[in-house]
Amino acid sequence: MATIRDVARRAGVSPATVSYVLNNPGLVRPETRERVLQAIAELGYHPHAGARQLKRRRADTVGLILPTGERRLSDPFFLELIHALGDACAAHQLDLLIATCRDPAADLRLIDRLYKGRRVDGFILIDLQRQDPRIPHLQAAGIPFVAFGRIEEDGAFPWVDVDGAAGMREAVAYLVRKGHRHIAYLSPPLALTFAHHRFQGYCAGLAEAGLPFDETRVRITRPTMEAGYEAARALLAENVPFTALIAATDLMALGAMRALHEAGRAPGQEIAVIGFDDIPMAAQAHPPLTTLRQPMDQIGEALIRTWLAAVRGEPASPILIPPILIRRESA
Amino acid sequence: MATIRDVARRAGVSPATVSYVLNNPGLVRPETRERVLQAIAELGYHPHAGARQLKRRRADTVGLILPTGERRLSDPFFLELIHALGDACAAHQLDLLIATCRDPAADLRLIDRLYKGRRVDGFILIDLQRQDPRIPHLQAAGIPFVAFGRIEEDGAFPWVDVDGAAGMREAVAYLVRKGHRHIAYLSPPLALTFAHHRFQGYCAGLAEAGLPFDETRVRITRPTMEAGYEAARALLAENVPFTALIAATDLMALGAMRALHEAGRAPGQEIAVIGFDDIPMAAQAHPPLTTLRQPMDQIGEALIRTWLAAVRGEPASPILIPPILIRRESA
DNA sequence: TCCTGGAATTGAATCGATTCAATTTGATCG
DNA sequence: CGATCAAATTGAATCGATTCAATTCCAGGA
Repeated sequence: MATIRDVARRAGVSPATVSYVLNNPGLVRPETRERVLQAIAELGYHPHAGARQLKRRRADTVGLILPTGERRLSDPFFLELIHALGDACAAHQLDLLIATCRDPAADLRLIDRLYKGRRVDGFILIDLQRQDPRIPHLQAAGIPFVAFGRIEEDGAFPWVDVDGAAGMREAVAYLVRKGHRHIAYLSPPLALTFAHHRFQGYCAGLAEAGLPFDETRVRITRPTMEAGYEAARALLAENVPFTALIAATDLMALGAMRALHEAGRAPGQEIAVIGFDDIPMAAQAHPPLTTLRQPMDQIGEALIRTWLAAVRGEPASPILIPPILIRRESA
Repeated sequence: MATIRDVARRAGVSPATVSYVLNNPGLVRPETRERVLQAIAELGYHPHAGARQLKRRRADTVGLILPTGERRLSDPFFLELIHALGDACAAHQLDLLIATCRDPAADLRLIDRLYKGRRVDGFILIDLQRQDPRIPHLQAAGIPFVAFGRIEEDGAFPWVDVDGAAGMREAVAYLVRKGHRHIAYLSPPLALTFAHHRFQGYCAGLAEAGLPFDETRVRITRPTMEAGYEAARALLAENVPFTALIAATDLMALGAMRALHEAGRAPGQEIAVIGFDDIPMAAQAHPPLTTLRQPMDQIGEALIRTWLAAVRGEPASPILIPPILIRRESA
């Protein structure tokens, strides 16, 4: 494998010059630069990442920790997130390191190993809990990170989030405009921050429309299709009156739509349904699901930008991204 | 950040000894080792990955390339695969680097950059085409890799695959045992190797049961829920007779089930449906989907083992993993 | 022609580990 | 008690880049 010395020899310059061509092109005379670039191309030279990392004291690598035991994330949304993060990393010449962790307790050790070993320069946190032990740990250790999501009190740390509350307010307003007065709501446990915020938005939306909050119309359960199905069935079985239903995730909405179908209450016609996320399957549902899209590319880009700022020690203000209401046939 | 010299100083030994404690513990006297381990713990020392990589000439990192433009993989199956790969990597003290690539043509350049820069020691290839340009490129460049899947002619390269043909033969046999004679089949384009093999299995299954192959019962389309839905609808609309349906992916099966529902041909009762993959949603479908499970943990482990062999230059024989028929209510 | 000063280039030290070869330690035995 | 030899430890070179400080180059002016 060619090294910088090989390139230098071939171009008739010193290794230092080659390095400058790569990292500080302004310092090098154009003709020299040409010669060096040519040698690089001819030899198919790529700088050795380890050597670089050693000298520059950074890895240009983003760490992403994926819980994988009980807490495993199986919502297809996360696949989209990984795609978006990968693209954003590529756009900034960064690499993306994925580490999985079966055991929540091992999280912190994994973080330390990756960071102290300088395998990554910092982390992106996903699946935030309202009380998340990782945050104080990272802060105490001075490890750069960005959270995708918030925690209970908006701590003084960099985060990027989609404005679930605004999205849900918009969803409620949209349904109200269409004449709905009884809007059911399905949510994952509120210890998940995103669920909490979305639920707040639902409540705020009702209040803004002057509609009463009725807890019998709200169901808290797991964020899966199955749970959405069961919850909607329960609502129907209990004869809770509702003409519209909002689910905090598309997966739950998909489950609920199925329950409605089964009960002969055609979603989109008799009962309006709105989801959240806009996973690929949402557009393919029957009827196609009206939902609040999380603009993935924008999220990925915001996360990486903020991550870069955090790694450089620059102060980064939190970013709240508005979701986009995608109107399809379900509502 | 503590270095090996700090540890050495604190334990009253030389850096070399510390290194041996970490990499070759047998060489060090137990008492000395104890002292060194203590110093490591006290300082919270973790070896610098870049330095290690430089000296050892390997990165202990697996590269996974995720296509992300047109070819983007949105089947939730891939999220499971990433989880499984992450776990298998962790079990072998490897890191997993994910690189995304919008442009198929840029694939090869990305591969070169990551490998020649020694960012990764080798690759895991997914989403194999029957003619895959990456294979000859990697072989010619002498870059270690394992493919998850096969190509047209079983080339002499290491791969791991789930035995789609065997799975489909089993599915057909199972249906035949239940009395079905007219079995429809939905498949993605056969240029995808897995689709090709599964289709072969379907044909073989029919042959083994002495049933005629009828191409009007076979539909080739995109591997999405929507496409599965459309294909099943078309079968029904054209009055193609069938009492059972096999789809090459769960997503397609899910779509097909919806079409059956809509047509009032209750899946699982009137028409048997079998999928392939066992994505999390399969168990939550209505009725729960009978499917051929790809044993993810086993796949992840096999891929990493084979990858390690490839990286070490050992000959690794291909591994064909049998899928597991999961009997649920849809068939 | 010689000098000057800024631009271009280079030599050498350095990052933090690993590992070979050399040295030290210490147990065993005559 | 000293010699011997294996076991344990260490010093120093090395991996491949970056970057500071020093040197060389060269155009323009006296």
